[in-house]
Amino acid sequence: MTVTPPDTTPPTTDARVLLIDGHSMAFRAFFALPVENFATTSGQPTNAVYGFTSMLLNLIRDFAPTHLMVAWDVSRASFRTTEYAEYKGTRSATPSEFKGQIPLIHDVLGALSIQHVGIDGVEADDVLATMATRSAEAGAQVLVCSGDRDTFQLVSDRVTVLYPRKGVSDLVQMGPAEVQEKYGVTPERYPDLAALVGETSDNLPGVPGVGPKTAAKWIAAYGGLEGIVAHVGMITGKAGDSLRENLAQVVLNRRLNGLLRDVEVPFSLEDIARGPIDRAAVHEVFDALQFTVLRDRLFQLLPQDEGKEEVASLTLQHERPEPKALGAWLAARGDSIGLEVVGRFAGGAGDAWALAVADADGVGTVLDLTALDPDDDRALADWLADPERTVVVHDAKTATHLLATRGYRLRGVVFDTLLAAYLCHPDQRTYDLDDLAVRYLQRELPRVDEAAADQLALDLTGEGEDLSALARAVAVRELRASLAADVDARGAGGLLESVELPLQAALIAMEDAGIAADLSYLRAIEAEFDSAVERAAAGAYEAIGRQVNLGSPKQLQEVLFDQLDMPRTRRTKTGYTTDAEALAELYAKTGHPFLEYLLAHREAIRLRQTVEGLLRSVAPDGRIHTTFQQTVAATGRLSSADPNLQNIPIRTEEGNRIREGFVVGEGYECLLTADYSQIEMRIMAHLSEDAGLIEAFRSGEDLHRYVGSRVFGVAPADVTSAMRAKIKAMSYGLAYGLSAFGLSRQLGIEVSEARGLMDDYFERFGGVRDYLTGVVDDARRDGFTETILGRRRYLPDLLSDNRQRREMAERMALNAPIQGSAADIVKVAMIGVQRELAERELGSRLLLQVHDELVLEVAPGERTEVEAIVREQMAGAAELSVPLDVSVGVGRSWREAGH
DNA sequence: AGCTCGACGTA
DNA sequence: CGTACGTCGAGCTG
Repeated sequence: MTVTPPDTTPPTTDARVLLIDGHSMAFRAFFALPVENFATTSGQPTNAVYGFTSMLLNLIRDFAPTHLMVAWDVSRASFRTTEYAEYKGTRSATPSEFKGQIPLIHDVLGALSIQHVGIDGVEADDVLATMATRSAEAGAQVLVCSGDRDTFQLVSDRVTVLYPRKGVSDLVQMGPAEVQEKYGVTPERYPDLAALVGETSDNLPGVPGVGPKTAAKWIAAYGGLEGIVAHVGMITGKAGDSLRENLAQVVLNRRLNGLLRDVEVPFSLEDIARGPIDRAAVHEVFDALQFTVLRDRLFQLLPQDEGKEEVASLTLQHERPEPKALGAWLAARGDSIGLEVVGRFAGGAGDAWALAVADADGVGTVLDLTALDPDDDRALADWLADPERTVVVHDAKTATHLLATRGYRLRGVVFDTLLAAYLCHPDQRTYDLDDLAVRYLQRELPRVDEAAADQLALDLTGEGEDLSALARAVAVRELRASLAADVDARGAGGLLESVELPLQAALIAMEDAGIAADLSYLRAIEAEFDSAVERAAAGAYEAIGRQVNLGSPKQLQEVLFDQLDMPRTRRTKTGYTTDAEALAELYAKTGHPFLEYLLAHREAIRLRQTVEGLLRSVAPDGRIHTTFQQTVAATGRLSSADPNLQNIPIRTEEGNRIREGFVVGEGYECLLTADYSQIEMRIMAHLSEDAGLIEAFRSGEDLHRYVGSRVFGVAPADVTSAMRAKIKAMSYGLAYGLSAFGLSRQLGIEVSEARGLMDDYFERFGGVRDYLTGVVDDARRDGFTETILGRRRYLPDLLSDNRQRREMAERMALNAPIQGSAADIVKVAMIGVQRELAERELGSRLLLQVHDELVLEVAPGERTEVEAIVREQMAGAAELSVPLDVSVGVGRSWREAGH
């Protein structure tokens, strides 16, 4: 134990000291917040950390403490357990999910520069009692935050206890008056009362038949426990007898519940004065915990520039080129320029109003694009379009679109910090420049207001927003080196340069092009689906004799399980499922007409919704411009949003009608679709090197028929359609980590049969089994999986001791190389198609990508050549040990062109 | 207004 | 108790 330093703090009447019992508050937070709602994406539970931090921030906000300290229980053992082995003996073991969060709370406290301590042999409350006493003696106002009522004995004019009534957000302030009011005794006498009444949570039994009222009465009569003990013979009645029988326990209770006020705490009052927080550490810790909201709350609490001195190190020089001098100024900037475009872009249209440019020396400017001198405008256009001058951008796809809205063409993008960050951390959902700056530059983007402008010695009259654009341009430029190093260290340098960056150019062109929509056709089927919705709803209402909201699972559950008393379905978090599968089952069991109408309603409303969404997103040019997101899917796939054109219905006839609304645009000959057949199984064959599976693809026989003939030991011609269906489900399931249970459920067969099927499969295709187990083993060892192009997915959860999370990670490990390699191949194909179309100066163009399918718009007379290009580029996108089979279709609509 | 949840479309 | 996405309405929270 450390020796107590002399307390040199002079009495300070304006000091406000906040003392927190860490364990007690964290434990309350743990139970107040559902653990399933608070976890990082990697599965680390954070409910206790969150609740604790949130409470801490509230306290700091509400009480503005000048001094702050947290005390921890080191172990259950203390002088109290030595004296009384049963002390707190009824407490069950702390859940492991809670224990793991304590070090995380330590990290939070560290980042916030809050002193915290645990002292062997005493409890946290003894530490708090000691500090409270010292602080009060020094003249400070003290707040003690603890869930242990024993702390009430500390209450005085100077000391208030904050006691959680419920959870961690509802704290009640206990001053002398409140203690007196609630217990009928003064704070000093509270432990006497507790000794008599007992404390269940500490496993201290009280006197049977004596509650707080009796105890308070005796304390009043005899002046306290000492007086009661001295006069124990005088107390009459049953309670008196009971007291005499249990007197030893009461005396023991009193010895145990008295808090120590002279523990050798290694902090003086001065030591726990609130210091400046470590901003970088806060970012690091809150990043890791994924506490974005709390981080914002924290920074709002702080003086604007606290801990921000490092901002000054951001070299940034703002210049204002004279009118007509922009061309010369830009020419002097050299290479590796950071760019930031300010504007808005969505659905194929938008506007850009400012452009920030920063060079390698941190010299930069912010241009108002709405008010450029015509000469400067031309100079800027030439400079932006110059492919020789290299630029670095964060999200170059959006920047390019934005600049295009003002007629500028952006070329020479050699690095995109967004794409780089995605390759390094594919599981993150967002890659904000601010976060990257903190992570890679250990620096914050300056919050640019007038004060910051002064600090940066910026000569500015413009908008604050423009200034932050300049800071972002500088940050982007500076980020290039660190991110490039990280990308290379992760073996993704080739992917960035040869795949993601060139692909970005293709995506820009695709988004610009959009796909033509047949407006009148879509409106017609919208009306049709609408009346189908009405019909189904009317039928459903009639069947149950009332109107309900058919779109509300909650109301549906009332109808199905309460009103109609149907058998309960599978449980969900909030009740019983009403999904289509369960409804179909219920229909088979009950034949109730409501279910038929409900299912019809679901389908119709869904179709109507899809069409409505599409109609809403048709741009003035009559086309739908989706956004392909290149940095969202952890496996490397693209995703499509606003609207999502990768989930347009195809399986049902009704759904397929929607595809008729996507048509060839004016001036073009037809749509062409090209898709890979069974690309994932082919990748499986390639990666596993399973001779049987490779042979299956080389034989030219139908894959599932071939595999089925091997598994069931019959001639391919004798594989029944039922056998084929089982094999197909099985083959695809393997790539997702399907279990025998899952397979049995999907096929509606016994688990044993499913297991037998899997065994037979692996018997014949042992290479597949070896590959699948090997992939997980390797990933466990390396911490990541890899695709054929070296795209990684990091899976730390493979080592989790939580079974559910571990098994989830194992399935991800099985799937990521397969889905991700397919994504790699399609991306390479897209780049090849785009390149060939450009080199041959064809008018045809890529429009969409749907994971294993490309949709192109063919210019008149180019059909044959385009088909040849697409086939060649797609089939040749990777050299696998099995051929890559491509099928092509053409037509005036997406449906016709499909197969 | 902003969030989560259930449901469901695609590969 | 099969992966990867995006979108919608309902219903809750602030």
